[in-house]
Amino acid sequence: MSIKDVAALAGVSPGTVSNVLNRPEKVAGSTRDRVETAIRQLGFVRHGSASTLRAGHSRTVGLSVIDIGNPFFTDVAAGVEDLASERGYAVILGNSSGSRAKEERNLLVFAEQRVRGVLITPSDEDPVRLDLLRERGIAVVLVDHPAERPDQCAVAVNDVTGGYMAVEHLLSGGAGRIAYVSGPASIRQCQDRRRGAGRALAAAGRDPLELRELAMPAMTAAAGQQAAATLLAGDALPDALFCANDLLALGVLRGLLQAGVRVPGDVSLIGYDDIDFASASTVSLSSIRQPTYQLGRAATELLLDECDNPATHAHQQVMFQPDLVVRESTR
Amino acid sequence: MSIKDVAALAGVSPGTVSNVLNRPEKVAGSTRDRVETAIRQLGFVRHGSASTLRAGHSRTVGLSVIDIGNPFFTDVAAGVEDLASERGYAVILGNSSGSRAKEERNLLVFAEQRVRGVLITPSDEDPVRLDLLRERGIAVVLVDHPAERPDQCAVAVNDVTGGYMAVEHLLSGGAGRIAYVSGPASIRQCQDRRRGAGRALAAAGRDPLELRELAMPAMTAAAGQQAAATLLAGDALPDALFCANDLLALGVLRGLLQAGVRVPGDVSLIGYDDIDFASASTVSLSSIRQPTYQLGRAATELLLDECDNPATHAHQQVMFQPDLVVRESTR
DNA sequence: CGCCACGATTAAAACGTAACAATCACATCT
DNA sequence: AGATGTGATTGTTACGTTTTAATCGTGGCG
Repeated sequence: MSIKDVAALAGVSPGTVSNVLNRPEKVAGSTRDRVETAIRQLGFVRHGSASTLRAGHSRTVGLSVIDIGNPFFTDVAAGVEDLASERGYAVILGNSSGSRAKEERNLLVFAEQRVRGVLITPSDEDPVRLDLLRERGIAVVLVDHPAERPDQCAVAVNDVTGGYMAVEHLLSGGAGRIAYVSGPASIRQCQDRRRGAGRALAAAGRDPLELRELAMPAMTAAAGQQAAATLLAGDALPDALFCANDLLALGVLRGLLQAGVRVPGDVSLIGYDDIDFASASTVSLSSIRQPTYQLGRAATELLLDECDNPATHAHQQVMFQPDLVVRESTR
Repeated sequence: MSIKDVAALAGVSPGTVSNVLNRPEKVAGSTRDRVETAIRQLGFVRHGSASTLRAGHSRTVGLSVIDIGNPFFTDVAAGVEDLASERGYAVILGNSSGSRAKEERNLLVFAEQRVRGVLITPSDEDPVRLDLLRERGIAVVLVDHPAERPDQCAVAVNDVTGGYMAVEHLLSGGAGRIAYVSGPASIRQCQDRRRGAGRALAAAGRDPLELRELAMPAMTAAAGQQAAATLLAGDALPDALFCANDLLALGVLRGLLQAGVRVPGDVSLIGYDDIDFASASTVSLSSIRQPTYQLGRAATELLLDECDNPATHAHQQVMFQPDLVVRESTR
């Protein structure tokens, strides 16, 4: 079941079989046919590990995301998976669940597997671990995160703009007090979206500091419901809520509706990501749309270019722009 | 950066380093410490491919799902990923998108990577490819699919019961004409749920054949919306709709509401899977709940047992039971 | 005091492939 | 006819680890 058996059956040397597998153009048509039928006859499949060991690099990439349960990331993953598999790469998936320890475990696995490259949406801002990968010759592309230095690739969506759009929209609806329901402070997206929100307030002649922030430990629907409970327990509800993602927003929405609060009558609500389910919710959700699938594809494109053409590869920082999607949940 | 460098620094032989890595109890405490500090000092990480090549097996498992965009499968994947990573296994993800060709490509990748085992929700009933894997010594566990033969592991939820529950519930609401909005006929789950639906009709003294079926090419919200359009174009709407999963149901719901049809006033609607978003939709969705995360965990448990204790391993078929969850979308 | 047993360590061989230099067959040109 | 070039194929070596059998040193026992 090895390349040697194929070689024996086809009456050639192992080297020729290897050539058929890796550089078919280098081998004469007739012998190529002979080898290929031998391969089929024996049901031979290349031993990826042996190949990796010898060649010094594998045909796999690692993908580390923050929450595989979030449709935003599954859309990204779909983009990654599609392009990678078109190019003959396998994807090893790692879900960090927002935990730094899990993220590090995943990166270790990637390093052990000698993946060709890593796509990562980092769960915090510490660049050290990634540099460690790069030192090992593993290409790294940041996904949904701007580059930290010019000598690296990154693909992101402008979160400051997105936050600005969201709050500008709330203000245009006449919102007075606005609160920002956010995720862990360590997540850059949350900070950037807040920054944009603050700028929108400033642009409207108001004090950015009046934006009240409620930082939840996770960005899930359950956390959103929790946030709603906290808001309801406070003195007065804000006029409008900007949630750092749609999962939070959907949870908040549920919590508010269950308490008899009307959306958008009593409170306007806007989410972020425009996941598929945002338009299907009880009160359809206004949101900030991101080109999610494209994000994954673009990141993979950069990564594979860096892997396959290291000589000509030029590091790039791609920045997509978000869109405002207005639905029922905002006035 | 190899085991040899570690050995040199620690003043031992490469074999000892290997023992520290794989059978720490076999090596004396003092030398173990010495080796471990050397490892840390050099930032050494084991070359997984070399290890796999020599040992004959890897520490990875393959997971092949039908639609990574479906929260049902991401929940399953979360269960798989959690347990696998607890046990030190990496997960290679393959998304077949319902396409047999893609599924086969993924299985080929798994075979090349010499994964230790494969978890698969097959997209059709052909067992041949899986036997091919088993012949290669790769353990296979069927996920959300009953075993085809007694000598294999499988984890499933009783879909016939689930279909029965759904239609029984619709009938108890006084439904007259019922239609079944399904996915590709090749997907077993769709067939089983239909079978259960038929039995429920029979149990109510009605003809199972009166269940009209609308088979969509995909099980997505978009396909569901398509289905709604088809239904609306027909002569008369059924009294009740049973959708083969929640994504279809959410799409149908949207399509019906947009056309001014009231749910459940004009049409009752029930989905399947009870994904998180089912309870958050415009009209909250009645559904059939499955222990999704548990499904993934249980399957992985069986797979790793088969991998790690091949001698004592006994093949098992686990069958979970579904639950009816009644919400607003049904009378 | 010599022998044995035992735990700890080592030397060496193998896993299956890729890549390079070397060889070969053959045809073209001088 | 001999030299030269070209394209196809092969032999060999190395990748980094695991594993087995062999070796080493130490202490207990007769």
